[in-house]
Amino acid sequence: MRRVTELREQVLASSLALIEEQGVAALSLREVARRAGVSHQAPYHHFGSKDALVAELVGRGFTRLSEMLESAERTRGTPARRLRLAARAYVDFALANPAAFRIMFRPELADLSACPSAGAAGSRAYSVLVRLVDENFRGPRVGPDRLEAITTMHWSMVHGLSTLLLDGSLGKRARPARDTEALIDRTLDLFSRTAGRQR
Amino acid sequence: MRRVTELREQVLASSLALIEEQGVAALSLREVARRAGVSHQAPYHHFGSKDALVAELVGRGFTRLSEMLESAERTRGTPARRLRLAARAYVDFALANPAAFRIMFRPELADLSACPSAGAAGSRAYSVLVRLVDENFRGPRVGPDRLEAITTMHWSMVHGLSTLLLDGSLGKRARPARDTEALIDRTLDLFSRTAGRQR
DNA sequence: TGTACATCAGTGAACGCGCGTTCACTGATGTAC
DNA sequence: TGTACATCAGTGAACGCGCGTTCACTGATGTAC
Repeated sequence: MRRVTELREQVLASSLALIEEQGVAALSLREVARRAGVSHQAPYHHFGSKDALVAELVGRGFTRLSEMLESAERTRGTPARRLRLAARAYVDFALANPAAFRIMFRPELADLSACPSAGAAGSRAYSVLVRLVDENFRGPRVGPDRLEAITTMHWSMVHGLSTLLLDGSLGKRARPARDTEALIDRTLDLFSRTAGRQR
Repeated sequence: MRRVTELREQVLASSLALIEEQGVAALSLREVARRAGVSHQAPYHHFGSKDALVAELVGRGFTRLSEMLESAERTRGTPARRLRLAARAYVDFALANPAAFRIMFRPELADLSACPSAGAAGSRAYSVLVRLVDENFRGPRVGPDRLEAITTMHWSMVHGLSTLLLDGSLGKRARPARDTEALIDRTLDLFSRTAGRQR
C-alpha cells in the first residue's frame, strides 16, 4: 500500500495535467485513476466526489495565487513597483498553472459556496489587490467610487491578459515574430505607467 | 413539417439558452432536440455533428461582435470617443450574448481551423480594435511595439471585464450596494481617459 | 512480546445514465415531362 | 392537368461508450491491553 497521502497528491496532480492536456470537460475521476495506475474507485477514499476534488483544486489555486500576490506586496520599492509586480505575478500564476486558473473562475463547475476555504482563499487574493490600489491611488480627491473603478480596471486587465494568453488568442493575433514574453512586459509596463494615474 | 430553416434556427437558439442556463458542459444535441420538441436525430439534418453546431454558434457570435464594434467605429466624434464606444460595445456584447461569448474563446471546444468563416469573423472583430488604436495613438514617436502593447492592453481590459462580469466574480467582490452598470461605466471611462495616453 | 480488534486504502464487479452517432424507414413537397 | 420520381426533414430503434457512484470484499497497518 502507498503512504498515506501519496495517492491523494497524485490524483490532484493528474487532474491538473488532464485539464491542461484536454480541457476542463475531459476531467474525469476514472481517467485520473487510470493515470495513477489505480482502480477507478480508489480516489473515492480521498475525495468524496468529483465536486470535492474540483473544490480542492480551486482552493489550492487561490491559495497559491494569494501567496504570489503577497510576495509582490512585500517587495521593497515604490508602491507603483509593487502594483506592477503584483500584475506580473497574476499573469505568471496563470501561465504557470493553466489548469488551476481555468477552473478557478467557473462557478458553475464547482460550487464554492459549498467549500468555504476556497472562497476565503479567493477573497484573500482579491484583498491584496485592494490594498495595493489603495496604496497607489488613495488621496484627498480620490473617492471610493474611483478606487473601486481602479481596482476593477486592474483586475480586468491582468485577468483578461491571462485569459487571452491561455486561450491562445493573443498568440494568433499578435505578430508571430514577436516574443510573447516581451509583449506581456511591454503591455504591463504601459498599463502601470498610465492607467488610472492623474495627468 | 416545418418550414425549411425553422428547426435550424430553433436548434441554435436552444443551444444558447441551454449554455446560458447550465453552462457549456451541459450543451448536448439530445437536450436541444428535446427542447425543440423533436426527435433527437432531427438536428442531424441541419448540422453534421455537434462540433459543426458549435462552430456555427461561434461564427455567428464573432459576426455579431464585429457588427457592434464597427457600429461604434462609424460614430461621429473624436477618435477617443469611438474607442470608448467600442470598449463599451465589447462588454455589451458579452452581457447580451453570454452563451456565445463563453464558447467563442475556447479553442479546445470548437476547432475554428475547421471552420474558416468563424476564424475570419474573429479576425474581422480584432481588426476593428487595431484600426481604432491606430487612429488614437499613432504618432511619430509611437512605434509598432507600442501600438501592439496598447492594442493588447485594450483587448485584455475589455475581455477581462466581460469575463469577470459573466462569471459573477465582480458582483461578489464589488460593494453590493453599487450598481454594476455604473461600475462598468466608471471603469471604462477611467481606462479610456488614462491608459496609454502620453502624459 | 503477543494477541485481538479497528481502521484504512485499496480491488473488482455492477448499477443506471445520457451521450453522439448510425441506420432504415416515412410521408410531404417540389419538379420534369 | 396528371403522373412518376427525387429530395428533404422528419421518426424511432439501436449501437457502443465513458461516466459517477455504490457495494461487498481484502489485506496491511496501527493500537489497546
